[in-house]
Amino acid sequence: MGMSGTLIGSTFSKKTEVSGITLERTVKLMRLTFSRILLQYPEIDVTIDQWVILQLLAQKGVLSQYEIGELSFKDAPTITRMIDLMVAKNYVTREPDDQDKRRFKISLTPDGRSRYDMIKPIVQAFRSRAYDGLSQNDLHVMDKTLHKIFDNLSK
Amino acid sequence: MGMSGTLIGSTFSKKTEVSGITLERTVKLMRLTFSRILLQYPEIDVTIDQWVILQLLAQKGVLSQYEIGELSFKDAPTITRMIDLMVAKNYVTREPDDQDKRRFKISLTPDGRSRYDMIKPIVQAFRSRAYDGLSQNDLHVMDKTLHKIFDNLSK
DNA sequence: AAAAAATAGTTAGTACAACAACTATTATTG
DNA sequence: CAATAATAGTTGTTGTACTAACTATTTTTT
Repeated sequence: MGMSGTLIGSTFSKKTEVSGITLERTVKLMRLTFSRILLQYPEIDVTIDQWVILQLLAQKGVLSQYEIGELSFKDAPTITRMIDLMVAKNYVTREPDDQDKRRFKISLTPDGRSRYDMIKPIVQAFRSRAYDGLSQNDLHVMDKTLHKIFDNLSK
Repeated sequence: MGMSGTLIGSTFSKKTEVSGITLERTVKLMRLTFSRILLQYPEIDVTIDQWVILQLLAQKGVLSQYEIGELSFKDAPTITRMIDLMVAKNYVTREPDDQDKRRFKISLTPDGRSRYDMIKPIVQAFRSRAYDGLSQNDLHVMDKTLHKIFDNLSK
């Protein structure tokens, strides 16, 4: 089976034929490929989305669930359930925030950090593979274009 | 809450800072925006992923579940369950294929086609909004870059 | 300071996504 | 042509995602 689809782009306008399908299927293949790589290390036992959260906590330190959601572009219910899982697996801790009783303070456990350290080089290898043969300029134009689409839809 | 994340790109290499996060979050915002637009028409009652399948059937005619999976880049279990749903809603029919008894022939019902017709202009409007202000060249470079990433990961 | 509004997080429900393991056919090959 | 392999689809389990509706706390407004 393949990757995503025709959903945002298809055969109506020239523009769409050029980019819509390709965009979705590429992101989908990137996710699929990386999560299959992670599956090759069952001792790590972290999904691609859990990896995002480990990475944020490793880089930014203690965060609230709200902040994790903002930074990872995921919504509150998703974060609640992901943190539940990650607490159960002892990758992170969830502690009350005394300054604001609505919030929790989420932080990495030593186990969570060691998984982060294990994954880091795997990500680097994946990235070189994915971006192999691309020029900085190509990536720059793509980035600019994606930002424009993002802005267009943010209003 | 936002869109996706740091999962494929982050703060390691220059390349990643440029494109990884942006790629995922843009696709995520495109999906989110379009599915919210669809939600504004509760009488249509089609999800973004169901739309992909309606579109394939409208354009290609009768397809097997396997073919739908290939064309939409979704795997077999996902297609099974989506077709179950769409049969229940009477958007498509699932008939045995006499030539190959492993297969089913999936086709649009009149109701499915009328939903397709309703959604088509909505998609066009969405697309103009998303791609507003972008040149053909920008879209072409992005497309080329995405294809290269796709190829890199396909091997 | 009381009423109203915003914020942080949870729960429930539905949909999609991936792997694994399975059945039933059809195609291959030995 | 019988054994084997490949194909098409299903079911189970786990994880992610979005809406909606909700509780519990701040914060803002009056």
